[in-house]
Amino acid sequence: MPATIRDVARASGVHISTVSRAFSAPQLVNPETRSKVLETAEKLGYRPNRAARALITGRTHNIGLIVADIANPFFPPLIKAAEREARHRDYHVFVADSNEDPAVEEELVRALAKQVDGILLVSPRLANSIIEGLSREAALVVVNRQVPGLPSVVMDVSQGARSAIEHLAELGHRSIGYLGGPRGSWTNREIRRAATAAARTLGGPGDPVEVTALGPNAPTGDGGLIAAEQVHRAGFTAVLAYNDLMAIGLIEGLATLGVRVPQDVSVVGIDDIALSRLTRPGLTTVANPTAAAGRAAVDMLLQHGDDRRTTGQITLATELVIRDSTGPGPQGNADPG
Amino acid sequence: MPATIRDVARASGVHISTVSRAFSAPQLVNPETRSKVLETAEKLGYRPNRAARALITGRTHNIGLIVADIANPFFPPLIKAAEREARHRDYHVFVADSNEDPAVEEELVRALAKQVDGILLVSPRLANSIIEGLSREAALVVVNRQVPGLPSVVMDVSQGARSAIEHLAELGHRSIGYLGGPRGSWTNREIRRAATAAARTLGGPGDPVEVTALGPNAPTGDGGLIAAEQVHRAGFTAVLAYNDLMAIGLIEGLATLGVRVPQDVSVVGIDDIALSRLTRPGLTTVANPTAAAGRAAVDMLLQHGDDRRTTGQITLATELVIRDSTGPGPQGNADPG
DNA sequence: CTGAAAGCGCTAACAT
DNA sequence: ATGTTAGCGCTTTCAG
Repeated sequence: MPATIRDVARASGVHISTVSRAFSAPQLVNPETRSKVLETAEKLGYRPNRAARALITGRTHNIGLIVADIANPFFPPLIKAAEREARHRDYHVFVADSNEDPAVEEELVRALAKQVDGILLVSPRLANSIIEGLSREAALVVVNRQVPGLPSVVMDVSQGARSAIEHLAELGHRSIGYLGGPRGSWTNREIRRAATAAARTLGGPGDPVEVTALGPNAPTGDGGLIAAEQVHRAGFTAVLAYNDLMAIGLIEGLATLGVRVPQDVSVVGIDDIALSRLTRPGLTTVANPTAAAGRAAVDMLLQHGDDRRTTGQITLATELVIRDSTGPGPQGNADPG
Repeated sequence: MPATIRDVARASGVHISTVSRAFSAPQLVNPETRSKVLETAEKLGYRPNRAARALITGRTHNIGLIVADIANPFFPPLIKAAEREARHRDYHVFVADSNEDPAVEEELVRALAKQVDGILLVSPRLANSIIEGLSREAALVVVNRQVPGLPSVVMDVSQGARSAIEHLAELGHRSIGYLGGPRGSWTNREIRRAATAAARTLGGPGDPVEVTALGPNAPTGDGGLIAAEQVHRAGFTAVLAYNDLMAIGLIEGLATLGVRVPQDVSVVGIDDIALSRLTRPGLTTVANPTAAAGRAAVDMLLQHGDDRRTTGQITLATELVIRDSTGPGPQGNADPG
């Protein structure tokens, strides 16, 4: 049986409200009384019960973090950074995994809403209208997506996709595939759009750069592996993948088909997960500042306190990291068979 | 302002205790009354406030999960499985990252203790005596370690290490290095001990198998990378690493030194993280059932309710997965068992 | 600066 | 089967 505020009050000879103040409003209590109280509290191993405190203050000092798939290496650095940032502000984090299922995602928000001061929705698969509805049940910050009227943190995938296509075009590639991710992904749409748009501004007259989209695919190594044959048949000389996992799976699949990377086909990923510098060939990829995004999201959530309709949008820069999976394209050949 | 039990009571014309029972003791209430209550509750979007409930029942329906490093790919599958299992039992999970720091770990247990019904301590770096002390503040289940008197879930790393050494010995390796993990790791000690013991039972008379331990090292890709030169100088023909990450880092480091795997040196990892079948060469490794461990740990924690001194110990089998990072040793024995 | 009293939302005896 | 009452541990007026 843990010590309660009453035990501390009795042991230090003051009223419970004084003990309460010693913890939550130090300036309202005599320094001597305060230190005496804190000392007894320490001795008894007393810690204020947050549930009781929450009941009256309305603030739980907890936040929720909902991700599509904890096991996808994109998320852990973000989770880690968010948890760390939250803890430094004396918040605890509920982590929940929707398993890529929008319905589960929605239910998780509802289930967590009462227990937290706000929820971070990372890479949500939900429709905008539903997210807007949910934002009335809990303060929401959306990561990796933009929803009108809601605070969000995104990484600049458009710019990243553009850099990737520019890099490939400079290497001489003219027929580029975009290996798309899951249906309903905001990021997927942004990448496709930006990559296609970038292609139009590149290449000379009579020497167009073409980007062709494939998908949807599962955003996993297997998703890339399975797509290898399709990529091979399509005859692209370079491929941009929705994420690193798919890119690595693709490279693996291509190897099985006797296609070498980067000699025969160049491959670019997105994310720069830890793994990407450990594979061979090292993966050329668009680095996403996931840890910074996690911190920024917690920041936004906690900064604005109770005011749920902040519309702040943060965009974090991405950066192309060139490793060994990209190389020169076919010279003087705009459209290889 | 979310609906409270009082709103539901008023709207459905019953007393609040009836509403309470409709949710937490359905058999005590008239089915018709119950369905009417649930209907109004649904309409008002009412959800019982868990903090208020916890205050009186003493059960929060939350559990804590403390890991050394969320970003280490060993943990996410375990976290994911534990969270899923917990949610199916209507529990939410606080995830916290100790950053490999025992002091942080201890503080996390203390901070979480009041808010949860129990805590899963995964790969704890804390001394036994401290863990035992903490077990008085919260129900604890220890994963990846055994602590006298506490329930625990471990994967059979001893058997795994033995299989690995046997595999290498059969391939003809006689001088094997063990690339150790972090200081204070229970798993590290177990592996070292089992590998050394296995070596003694192998090899013929006048043909001993030797296992030499190196370390401690950081349990990361960099840890393995940095150790490559030391491994090379020591002249081992095969190496068992504390985990896959280190094994992959080691392979990378050896490649830099012009040492080929498996032609010049064989490497075996432990864990079978997702990454290990995506690298080249594919990593031979001891597969750890991390997801099963996560589920089992939640199971143990919730099964025993309030009785904190269960001493159940679960050991989950491991399995050697042979891929391409191991090959014949200097004796040229190409075809094992 | 400290104490007294009320009450957050809910459950658990105890009545009826 | 339902209502009444007390109170979980804490914060927050309001007095003094």
